[in-house]
Amino acid sequence: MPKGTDATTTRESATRARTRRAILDAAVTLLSTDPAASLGDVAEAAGVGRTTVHRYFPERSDLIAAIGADITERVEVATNRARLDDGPAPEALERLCQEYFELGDRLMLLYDVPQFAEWSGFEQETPADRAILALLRRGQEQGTLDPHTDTGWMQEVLWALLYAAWLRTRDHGTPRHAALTQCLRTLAKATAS
Amino acid sequence: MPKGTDATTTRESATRARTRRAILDAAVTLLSTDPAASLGDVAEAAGVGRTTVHRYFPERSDLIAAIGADITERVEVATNRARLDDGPAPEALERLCQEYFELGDRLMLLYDVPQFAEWSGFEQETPADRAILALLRRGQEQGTLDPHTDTGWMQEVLWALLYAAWLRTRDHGTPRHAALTQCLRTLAKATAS
DNA sequence: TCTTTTTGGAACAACGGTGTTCCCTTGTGG
DNA sequence: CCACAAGGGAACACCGTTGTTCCAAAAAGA
Repeated sequence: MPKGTDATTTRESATRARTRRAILDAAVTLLSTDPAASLGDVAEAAGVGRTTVHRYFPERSDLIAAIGADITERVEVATNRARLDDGPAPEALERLCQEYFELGDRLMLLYDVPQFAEWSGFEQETPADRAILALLRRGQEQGTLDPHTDTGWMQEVLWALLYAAWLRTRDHGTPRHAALTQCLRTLAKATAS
Repeated sequence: MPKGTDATTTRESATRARTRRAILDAAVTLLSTDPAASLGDVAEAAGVGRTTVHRYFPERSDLIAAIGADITERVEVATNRARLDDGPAPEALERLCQEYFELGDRLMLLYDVPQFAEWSGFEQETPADRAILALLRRGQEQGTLDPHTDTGWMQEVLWALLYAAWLRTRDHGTPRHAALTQCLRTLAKATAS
């Protein structure tokens, strides 16, 4: 995919774009509960023939990579929307957490299956990572975030709490808003100065 | 394994016991990084023939179940060692965290691969779970733990932070003691009243 | 409507993992 | 030292997944 993210680039027909999305979304949902699901399962979940899946993603690794790329992009978008440079650091962190929480299943994949991260260059520091670390440092300098906690660790905690919150909505039927509220509260306490 | 955990029950020769352990340990280490590793890989990692693996664990599911049972038992032992009923709740929680941290790779398996939990009855409330919840409630009643945080969520946070700490030692080369210290500090802040 | 995309399904070969059997070698313990 | 327990390795059939090809049906779009 060498083309930019320009909206009107004549890449593929609207029909094809929709099928691609269907497959991608179904794959995310399915693989987030069973990372070893077969392509046949993915096809069925997407309401599509197995042949069609292969038409869009010749090999399994292509599908994996596409999912990785998709998630990476969504993470970037979510990060931008949180406007990390604005206002007090704790509030920016809360906005970020809310945005990430919206990513749902996708988060779990990134955390669960290292493959997705590896196959899409997510392993190294992404712009999002850098932005978060910058935010955390800013908070420490301004005295609103705990200066005695390593920023890298703080970031890890952010992801871990998000993951835990999602686990609860998935396996315990906890309502999304309740899980998110708990998550935000705990994160705030853990990072407070 | 119908026999009890009595130490001197003549179950199998010392040799067989050692081989079983070798396979079990190798499997834990290997599967914690790649849950889809083949039995051949496990055998190789254990320094043992593939045939031998089948001799001890006829089917793959038998190996999985054995790992699950092994971990469950270790969790129970660790929980008992932490003596959750003694002293202030926050300190008991810290002891528990330290004990669990010692379980290493095994923790990640329990978290990563739901199968291990399912195939060994870990899904439902274990004695360890009940003991932890009791501890958390005790802390809340005595005013040493945050009464506004759901105990179930606190427990989830405990596991999530442990997992995050182990991730850092595994992938970032953070020394174990450093990771544990960060983990304890964050957990204390997150659960403090 | 008619043409062009797009899809579904069948059939196929290849591959890797699994579970089993058999036999020979190693070594543990009496 | 010897018998018996234990492990290694080769060979085998079986199965599910993968990736491919081909053709007919369905759906878009002009």
